[in-house]
Amino acid sequence: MARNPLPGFRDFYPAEFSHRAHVMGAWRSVAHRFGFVEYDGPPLEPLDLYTRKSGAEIVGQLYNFEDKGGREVALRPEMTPTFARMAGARANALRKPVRWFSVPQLFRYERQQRGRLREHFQLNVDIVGETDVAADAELLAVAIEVMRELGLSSDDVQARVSDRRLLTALLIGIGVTEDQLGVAYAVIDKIEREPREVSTGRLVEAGMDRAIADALHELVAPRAYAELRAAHAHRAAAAEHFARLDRYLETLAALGVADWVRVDLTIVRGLDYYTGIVFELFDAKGELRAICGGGRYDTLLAALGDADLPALGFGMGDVVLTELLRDRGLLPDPSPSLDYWVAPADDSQRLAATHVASVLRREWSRSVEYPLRAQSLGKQLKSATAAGARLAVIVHDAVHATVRDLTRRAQCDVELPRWLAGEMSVTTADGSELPFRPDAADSVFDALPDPSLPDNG
RNA sequence: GUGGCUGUAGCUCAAUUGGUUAGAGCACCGGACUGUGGCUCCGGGGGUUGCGGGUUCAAUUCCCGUCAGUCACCCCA
Repeated sequence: MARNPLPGFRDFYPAEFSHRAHVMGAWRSVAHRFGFVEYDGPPLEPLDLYTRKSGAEIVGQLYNFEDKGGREVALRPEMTPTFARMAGARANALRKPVRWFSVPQLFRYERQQRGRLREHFQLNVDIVGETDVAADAELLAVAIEVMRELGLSSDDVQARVSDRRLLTALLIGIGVTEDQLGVAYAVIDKIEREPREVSTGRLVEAGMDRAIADALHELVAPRAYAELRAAHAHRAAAAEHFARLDRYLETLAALGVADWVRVDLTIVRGLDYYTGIVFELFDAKGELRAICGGGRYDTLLAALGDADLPALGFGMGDVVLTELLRDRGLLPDPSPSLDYWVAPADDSQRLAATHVASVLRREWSRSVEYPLRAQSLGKQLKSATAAGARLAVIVHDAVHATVRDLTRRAQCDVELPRWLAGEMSVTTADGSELPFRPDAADSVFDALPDPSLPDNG
């Protein structure tokens, strides 16, 4: 039995690596389109970077150890502290708003389950230095655009948004006291997964009247935003927060992602450093863990002592997202692809073929394979097909060769020096001449008069 | 960290209620096919049945432990 990687860690064979590259490609492409620039920091950090704000109990979830210099260190479990340090250190010099993103590999020492390993890659997107709600909309739009880029629709994924300031105002409005807010948040966070009696019990235990607990359930029960607004907008304390949420939703509509978004007051996020609008992305079937979560954390940078700047951001892990893409059949075919297989027609032409391969690689930037030992032509074409080659060059001698399209079984004889120099041309279906160049050979076959040439043409 | 379920080739699965030397398909390598591929046929490599112990004449099968996977809890990314 082969040795396995450590629990919760993954081997990326080429098929899995292509999936990973597919997801990361979408992340980077979308982030760049929104004007974000990429950064990175160390994967290993001093332990106290994480314990300073979160307390010592977090150590149980960290991949931490003492290094050979006696330093207490930890593999990074999240990117935000590193980001805060880096952005804070140069806060005065950076043009605001700062738009940065990163694709770190993060580590956490926890028992693994589906969608949760001890290591994962996460897209982190953050904006620093902007309090306007337009920044919140811009941020969520990035996350949703990634979904769209990967082929998902609003039928597959939904963004659930809330605002902690609004929720707080509404809770106070129904009679929840300041010191009960923490318990109220905790109960609301898991209200969908817990029986109502359990939630009520925890609220009553915290000193809340049963009538207020019922009102809390009523408040966060699923319903249309307009309805929620109509029921509560008359409260003065809530009015400004509703107005902000209105502008948030209007901006998201202008960004073309309104279909993906719905207000849901049960979204509070586990981390307590969030201060404003928060959101999570879920698969619409509700089968998987959250795909993405984030929000506004205006006081965190100041709390970490780096700079007093408003900020917001989200994290999107690769594990759940890839599971979802697999379930929906949206992962790319991992079969290999090769532009050319250069086949010596017989053993005496191996050096000539090797030279052709070299020119195609160097001059024409094609991906090229050729046999590394003497092989019959039949065997080679079999290998070429298995390698995913679209075209084969059968080298007869230093001058003569046949270019064969392996997908159409069509072929053309060429004079190697002229073909490699890009000087040959072929007549297309409409009678015009096309240059028959190595970098365009497959498209040239599209234009040939009869694409279904006989096998031994 | 706590509890339930599951571990047989790279993958998907067999092995008659404990019974010879643990099989098949796919994949991989070779051959039929000594100059034009995807088919077919033949052959080959690849397993300490996760690992360790116990019961038994005999264990892939039953029991215990352990490791790993998975689900729930916990926690959240």
